[in-house]
Amino acid sequence: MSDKGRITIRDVAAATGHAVSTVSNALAGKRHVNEETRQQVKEAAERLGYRPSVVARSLRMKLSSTIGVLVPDVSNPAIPEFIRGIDDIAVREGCTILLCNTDELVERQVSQMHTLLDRQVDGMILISQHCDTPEVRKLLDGKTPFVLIQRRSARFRDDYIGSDNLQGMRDSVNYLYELGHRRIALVTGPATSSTAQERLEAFEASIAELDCDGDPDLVYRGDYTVEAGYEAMHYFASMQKRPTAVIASNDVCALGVQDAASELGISIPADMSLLGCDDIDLARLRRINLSTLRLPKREMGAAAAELLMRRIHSKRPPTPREVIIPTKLVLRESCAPPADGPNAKRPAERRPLVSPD
Amino acid sequence: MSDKGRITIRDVAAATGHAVSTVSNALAGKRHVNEETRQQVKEAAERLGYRPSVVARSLRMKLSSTIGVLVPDVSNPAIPEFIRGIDDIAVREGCTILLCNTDELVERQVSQMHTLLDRQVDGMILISQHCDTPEVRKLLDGKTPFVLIQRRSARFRDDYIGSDNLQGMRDSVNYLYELGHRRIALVTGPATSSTAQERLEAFEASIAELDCDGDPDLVYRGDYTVEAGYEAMHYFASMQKRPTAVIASNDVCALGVQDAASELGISIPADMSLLGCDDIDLARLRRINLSTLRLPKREMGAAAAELLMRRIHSKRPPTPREVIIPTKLVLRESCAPPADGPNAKRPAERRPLVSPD
DNA sequence: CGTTTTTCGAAAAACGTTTTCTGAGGCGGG
DNA sequence: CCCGCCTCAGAAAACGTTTTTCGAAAAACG
Repeated sequence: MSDKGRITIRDVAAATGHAVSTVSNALAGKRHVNEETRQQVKEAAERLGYRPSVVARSLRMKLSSTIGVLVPDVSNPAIPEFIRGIDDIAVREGCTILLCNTDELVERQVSQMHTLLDRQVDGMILISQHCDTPEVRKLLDGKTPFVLIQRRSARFRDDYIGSDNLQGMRDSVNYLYELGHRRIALVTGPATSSTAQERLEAFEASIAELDCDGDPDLVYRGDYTVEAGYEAMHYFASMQKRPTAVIASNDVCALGVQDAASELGISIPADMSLLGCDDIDLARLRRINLSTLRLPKREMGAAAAELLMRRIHSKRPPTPREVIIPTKLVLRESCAPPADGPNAKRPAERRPLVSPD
Repeated sequence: MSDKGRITIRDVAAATGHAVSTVSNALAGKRHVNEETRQQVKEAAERLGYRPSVVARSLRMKLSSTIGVLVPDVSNPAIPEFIRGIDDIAVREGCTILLCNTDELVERQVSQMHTLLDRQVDGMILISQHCDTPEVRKLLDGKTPFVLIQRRSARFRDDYIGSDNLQGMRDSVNYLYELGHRRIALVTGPATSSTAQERLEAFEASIAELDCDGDPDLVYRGDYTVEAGYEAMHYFASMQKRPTAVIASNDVCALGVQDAASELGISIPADMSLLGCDDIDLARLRRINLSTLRLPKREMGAAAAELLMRRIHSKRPPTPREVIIPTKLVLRESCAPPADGPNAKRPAERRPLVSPD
């Protein structure tokens, strides 16, 4: 037995009088080993409380049962659910996740990716705006598989799990249009986010298709923060001709819009409608009550992890796969017909919480 | 050079014509090595893009530069900030964090702790209710240092970072008392949480000291969820003699209280005051506007990580250290004098957002 | 000048696994 | 009866580091 701390495979080998290779095989079950000795070994391992060293195994097998997860900031409300989804699959597969915050800083991201690679992660999942930076690409080129979530590269084709931003934004605009809105504003996310960009384009396209006011001043460039939403609302409120509805590119900044509206005495939805995007957990609270486009974040995280696992286990580098997850409008009470619109008489009618597929 | 993938220390040894041990020493700077050869080695390493294998190093040094973080659920709003604080220190120290969700299930926690130990983490930080379970204790007994956050063991003395629940609850009760409230209710957290328990005891003590209504029915046993708050409020509303103020043991359940209040047409703070605990990020939103007891979560995470690092680097097992972080009342607009109380005439006056120390 | 110390590098051991190589024995087929 | 094949298990190599040991040359010392 070992008095030097860890109980190793040699200890159980010694205990059973077998060779270490036999013990290894008996426990892993790779090579055939006599049933009797296998039992002996298992029993001894159990009795001694033997636990194989994952790091020794990693060194030998070049597989660490670890996946790296790179996010902008775990304290951002939209992020943790993705992580949770990833973790669900990871534990199922016997993996553990190594978490890194980048704060959307390229240098930090590069350095974090290095430490992940140095640790020989089996794969990586990235939520990041910087997928095109040459420095980042250089690290991605290697043989470590990776999957992108929500932010896609413009120049490269990668494994990617994203939301159907086109359809989602179209649904949003149409919904507001049918309520009677003709002057609809948008608060965008940062230009470096592919999802934000897609949402912007879809917005402009949808507006153009309908007889809506295409005033470019109705687009406010934000950055997904509460503060951006807050400032956007102040901006909209100051306009000569205010929008009657605002779409926020994510819920967090919709909260900022709400905040400013309260401060300005603008009632939502009586004076102005508001539609978010993501469906963060708190959107459902009565005090928030935000109609929004639901993104199944946990499922997306899980999907990313599933895909990554496939990549890790399959030998041949396959063609990149892009999974686009549909979104659903979740109608709460932040939207209503505009005061001067065609449907003005009716208040926002109560609808089922989740729109039918 | 290596055509088999990784560039190893042998490659740079070969490139410079030196021995691997020399390269190792030159790079790590542990042992003295001639300045000229050191430069040669560094230059070659740089040129070849050599990156040392962390797992090989871990195996040899029995230090993985990795710390395990065990939390109930990363999607719980209070959790990510702790993690972020931990990560702040971790990256500074060249460590990476291995994240595990336990869902507060003992079996999951035990299994996760095993995988952390198997991976030879240098230390662990735990936010968990199950610190007294024998199975858990057995794993903690080993030589891997650990630090507890927010949930402490009743039977053991461990390194612990917690909040000053006694003072915090006393401040809360006193504040409501001074507003004129005499019938104050409490929604507790789960009995298995030491912090929840401390808050409960402090509540009862504070109430007893003042001439408040000590009605035991004013304590509702919750479990830190929105739903618990929701049900608690329904319960309070149904009482013959309603409380005029409610203290929620954490913000998440305060949100549930708010929710139910809106639904029941009970106005906060006009009809009832509400005081939360934690100060989650969203509490500051105008729509929520929750007065609450601020817990510096990021700082607490950082403090835990700092302490853990000290434990990791110091040889001698020192006496356990308990750090109790003071809390601050953050006054927003969910509290006001009771309608029939001594101060009834005044509305909730606007105070500075953060109370003076 | 002889001896001891110091400086510098190389060689080799160790960390704990998995895997490859080797060999012993049993058994069936020609 | 010999050959080859199969089953089983032991010995040893390998994974990529750090650290210990060792040795040679240079420097210091009396």
